[in-house]
Amino acid sequence: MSDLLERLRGRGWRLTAQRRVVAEVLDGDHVHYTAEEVHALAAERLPEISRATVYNTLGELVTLGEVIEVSTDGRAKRYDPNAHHAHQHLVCARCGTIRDVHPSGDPLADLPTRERYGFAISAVEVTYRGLCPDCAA
Amino acid sequence: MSDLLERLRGRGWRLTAQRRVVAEVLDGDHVHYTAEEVHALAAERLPEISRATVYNTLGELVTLGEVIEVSTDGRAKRYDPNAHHAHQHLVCARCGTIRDVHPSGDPLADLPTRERYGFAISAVEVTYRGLCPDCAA
DNA sequence: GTCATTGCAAATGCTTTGCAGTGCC
DNA sequence: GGCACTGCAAAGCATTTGCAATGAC
Repeated sequence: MSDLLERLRGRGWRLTAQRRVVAEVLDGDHVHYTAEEVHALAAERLPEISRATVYNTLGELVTLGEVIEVSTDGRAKRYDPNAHHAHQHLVCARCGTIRDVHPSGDPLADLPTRERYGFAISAVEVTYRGLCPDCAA
Repeated sequence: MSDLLERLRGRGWRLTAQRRVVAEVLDGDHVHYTAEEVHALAAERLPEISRATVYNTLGELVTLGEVIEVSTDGRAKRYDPNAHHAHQHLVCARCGTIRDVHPSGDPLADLPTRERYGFAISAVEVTYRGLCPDCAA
């Protein structure tokens, strides 16, 4: 919780009310909010916070590696605070909800060297798409 | 090639010059163009084609399952004409190039039922991110 | 006190939409 | 000839940017 704020302060972050509120919103539940949703939740605590600041702060958190940016559809990006544990995503095709899952295998193992075309691979993302229980009904 | 046009005609598609040109652009190389790029290439052959029509046509091709929509970053979506063969993507983090790869295993096998949280999974996308040989240099 | 950070509002990039005209079937 | 399809221009989101005011250090 304040682990996150500690780490950020340690990296020379100037700690403002806006940044703290954004960090707190992300640090709460492990949901995957859009920038708009983060702004709305942040504004509940700090009504004057601007969208631009939310975008700036989210961008910094991504750069610092504290948060992962997920673009599962062509719509708004979502921000995943669970950056420190390898995991993959289950995405609902209807409502866009994202859920973290922890599969067993290493997806990189399925890609033989000759299929890598000289790329230096640094990350693998796996997205399972389907309908969540609510939308399937 | 005209396989695609055949199939579309068979599904009751009204075949216009615009649609044919868009289909031809996608049917050529197995690159992954943005809507803007498709429009530019289509306009080389049919100068008056409008962006709206390109978007409409791409949307229809996606709905019909002939083309896959890929959003690898938060920027423009790309359209992948290689919809009939299961494959995955190698994405360059620097230049955005996408390359098709063909996995050995079934990624769905790695996700045990208890990790599916009641989702009815219909597709799995795997994206390998890294630097392509050109950008690594 | 300095300078990073904020807020506003306007700008941008991508995509969709409304509607009159066009042309495929 | 009917009605699906097109083009244009305008609207719609999500996001970024410029710049003056603010406030953390």
